[in-house]
Amino acid sequence: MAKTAALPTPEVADRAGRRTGLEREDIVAAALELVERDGPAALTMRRLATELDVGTPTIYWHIANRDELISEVIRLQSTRLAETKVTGKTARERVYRAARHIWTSSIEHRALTSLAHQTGMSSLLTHHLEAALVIELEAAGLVGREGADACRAILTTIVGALVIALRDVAASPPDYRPDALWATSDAAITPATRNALRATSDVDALSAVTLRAVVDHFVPG
Amino acid sequence: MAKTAALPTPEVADRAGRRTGLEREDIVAAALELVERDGPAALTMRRLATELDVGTPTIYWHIANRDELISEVIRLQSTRLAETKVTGKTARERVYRAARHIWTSSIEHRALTSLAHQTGMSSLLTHHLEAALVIELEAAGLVGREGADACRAILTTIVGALVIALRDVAASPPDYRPDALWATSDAAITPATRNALRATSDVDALSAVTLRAVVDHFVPG
DNA sequence: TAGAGTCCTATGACACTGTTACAGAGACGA
DNA sequence: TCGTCTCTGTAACAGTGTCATAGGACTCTA
Repeated sequence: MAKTAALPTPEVADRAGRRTGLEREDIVAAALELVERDGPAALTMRRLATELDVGTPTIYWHIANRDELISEVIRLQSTRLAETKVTGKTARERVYRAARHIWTSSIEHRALTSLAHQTGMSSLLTHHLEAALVIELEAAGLVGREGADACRAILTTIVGALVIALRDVAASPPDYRPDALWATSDAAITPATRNALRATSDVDALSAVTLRAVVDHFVPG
Repeated sequence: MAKTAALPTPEVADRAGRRTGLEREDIVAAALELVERDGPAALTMRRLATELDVGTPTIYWHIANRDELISEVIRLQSTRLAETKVTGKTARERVYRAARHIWTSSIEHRALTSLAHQTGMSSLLTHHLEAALVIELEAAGLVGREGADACRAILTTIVGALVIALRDVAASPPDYRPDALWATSDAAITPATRNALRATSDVDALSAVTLRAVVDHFVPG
């Protein structure tokens, strides 16, 4: 907001052609806030402009595309997530906790996660967290291709669980929701299993178990 | 297409107010073909209407929403995928192959998978395949909650790998692509690992390994 | 054979999206 | 004081999903 000081009397300035002192960072920050507050679908150029009390072309002066805006938003969030502090005694435990932290922060900021996900930029969002994970993997003795493969396998597990956890069940028509599908399934499935499949599961706990299994498989104990 | 026979001379009929003999199934089938041919983004009501040589409101006469259309498209594809034949000697192997089949067919029809994914309806697409998986899990002795959890854990792994495999790297700006991110990463990561992370990986093989690990963890040998 | 009713379709519009051409303010250097 | 550069608003373009309305075409009844 350095340029704001250059304005003679900002509050009296005409709307037409005025200098708002708006900068790239401000736009990205506002977009990030908008997404976290009202969800990924709310990130509209016009709505963002209204939020900033500005016309849409003003945004396009600072930022080329909506895609670039989204990139910047996710990148900003990524840096905010960067402060990780991994604890744990054994190397295996530290790997697990580093991975688990990716899950936790992704769930905490689910709107951002969904946005990154929809635009295929999840790797950008989690990059710093991945780096922390890789460091723990190296400490556990997994270097080079081994380390990279382990990192990717762990990420796969987390991303998969995120997709399950963040999908909007209410969005699909009632007849096509998981519980309805399993109820009408004609296959030879035991009623007990069928009921278990119909019930909503504790994705968080299940994700933890699966993650533990994958970590144990790749990281030597 | 039964109604087409009722038309006196279909080829001479006026465009205005004519009966095209169009039915719900035809629309869904055309939409499915459109998606598989030109990708998920091509599924536009106007474009679909043009494809069918019809006005947009005609589609809305047969189908309520675009969402409903997508539901039906995915459901149709789901039934087409239903013919599964699981092979393998041990129960564990059969579970693995059933799970692997979900992966294979999802990759083969990646446009449909992406569509289901973007709209949060992946569970609808893979439901029949999941049922086959559950049957194998029960045969392996996993019934009730155990079977459901194992099914979900396996799905998690597959979906995660799919997200990694289907994301469009070209869509994100060059500076934010994974290889660029790992190149500029300032963390204390061994060059060997860094290079391995920069290189494009064999997602298919890695997915197979991870899946094997998860299956082995949940299914008793 | 004529009229009524139902089914289906086209025309045209509405509100919304991302994006941009254009014009014009404000600040700054000469 | 005169440009010039930086920024901003007005207004528009093409595209999207969706719907109100009107009117053909076919079917059923009298």
